[in-house]
Amino acid sequence: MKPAVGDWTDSFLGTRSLPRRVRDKLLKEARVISFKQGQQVFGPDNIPDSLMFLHAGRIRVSQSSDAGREIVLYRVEAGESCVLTTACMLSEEAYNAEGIAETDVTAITLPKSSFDRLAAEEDSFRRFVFSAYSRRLIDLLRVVDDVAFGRMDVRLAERLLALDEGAAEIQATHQALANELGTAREVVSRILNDFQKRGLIAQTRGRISLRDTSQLERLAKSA
Amino acid sequence: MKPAVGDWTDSFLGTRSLPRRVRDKLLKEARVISFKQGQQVFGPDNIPDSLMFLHAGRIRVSQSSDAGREIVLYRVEAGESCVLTTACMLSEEAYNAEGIAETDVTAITLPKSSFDRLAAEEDSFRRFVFSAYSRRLIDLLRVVDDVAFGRMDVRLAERLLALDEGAAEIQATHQALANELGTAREVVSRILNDFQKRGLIAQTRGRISLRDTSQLERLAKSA
DNA sequence: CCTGCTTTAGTGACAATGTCACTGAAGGGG
DNA sequence: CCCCTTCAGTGACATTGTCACTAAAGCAGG
Repeated sequence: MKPAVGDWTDSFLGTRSLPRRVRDKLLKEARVISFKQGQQVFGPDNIPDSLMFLHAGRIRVSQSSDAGREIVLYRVEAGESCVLTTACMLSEEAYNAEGIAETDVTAITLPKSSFDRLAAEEDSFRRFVFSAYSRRLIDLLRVVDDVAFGRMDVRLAERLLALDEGAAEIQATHQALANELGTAREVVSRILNDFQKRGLIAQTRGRISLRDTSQLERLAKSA
Repeated sequence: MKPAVGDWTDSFLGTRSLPRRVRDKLLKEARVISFKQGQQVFGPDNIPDSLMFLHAGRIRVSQSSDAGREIVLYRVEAGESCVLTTACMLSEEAYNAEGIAETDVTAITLPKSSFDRLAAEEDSFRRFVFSAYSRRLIDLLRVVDDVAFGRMDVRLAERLLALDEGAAEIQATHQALANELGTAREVVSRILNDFQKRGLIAQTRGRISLRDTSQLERLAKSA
């Protein structure tokens, strides 16, 4: 599958400002790759050997435990680079995070050799990559903080507000929310029922509508 | 304070293989800096504007909550680079991690300009920096995994074995161990008392001796 | 040596979260 | 309409976190 993406070098901070000549070369060297919603983009058994840039769509990066619990680490949006795979590639250490296409996804993969050359020769590209790494480090610091010190009701309220994309209604099972936060379904059920009793939300099977966002925000901010 | 450190470019994978000419230049541009044991190397209010390489000693990087709890994220050893400060520098986002000199520390700081030039011109240096970032990313993945999915007794056993440096006796208060793991002192006390009853350790004020390391290892590995 | 102070550790009650083994309800497909 | 799968609810219990204490250990000064 080879969708037309036009001049993708325009979509990335790290490539946009490169000279035309370099960009043309990149367009030749890079491969365009797509994933259907729900497909695994990378995982413990599926480590890409090249750097990936997300052209369109969204990838959810999560980590799972042996016991089957799961926690979402961060999301990669269009225009960002997915550094975790590179990290693993470079450090040759095992990890058990995986990336799932949360929507249909189009990505650009750059062979390691092109990546190396670009990182050496182009300041703006190098800055882009470093800042991608930095962003993820900071994201993970936030996750650690939440998990180690945060209350579950507060984290759930936060997440509900984040997942609500203007629609004020969220399509997600309790299990899915538990997987966002790294907890158990029963815990999410308990807390959501409490939210419902307090009039903050309304629920039907697989669907949650936010009834009192200002209250939820107040709760979320009491982190 | 300016301790003699000799040719420190020999101590780092990223600089060791550079040509003599480049190394001599580095020795001129870099500044040597020291910290006494217990001093803060960096923190939310104290963000260095240069890259730091640890020449001697050890830095403990931890994150703390508003409620006063604390968790150790990782340790930086001699020969490694401390990327978190750079991360923050680059992404300009706030974070609340801090680095404490766990022993007396000697470090090399490289001005941003030298860092940029080196990253551009020298493959081995660039690889060194990337791999330092990767290592920390992986470290943090591990922390997330432990905190989100691990049992406290298992984590404590692990940490006891890690902190024991051959001596089979550890100098640490229950509070200090709680700060390692991001939990409360009472929890550590409970678990250590249980360990003691089971004959795995012996304790006196501020001191823990490991009595049955093989049992502890078995417990630690049941993660 | 005793006395008082500070640091460290112990305790019980309770709250929050995680686990287990269930039950029951909702919705979809034949 | 019935069956089957998925989703949610429940109660009992274990683990972990919080709180308000008490008690012991070691140090410092007289």
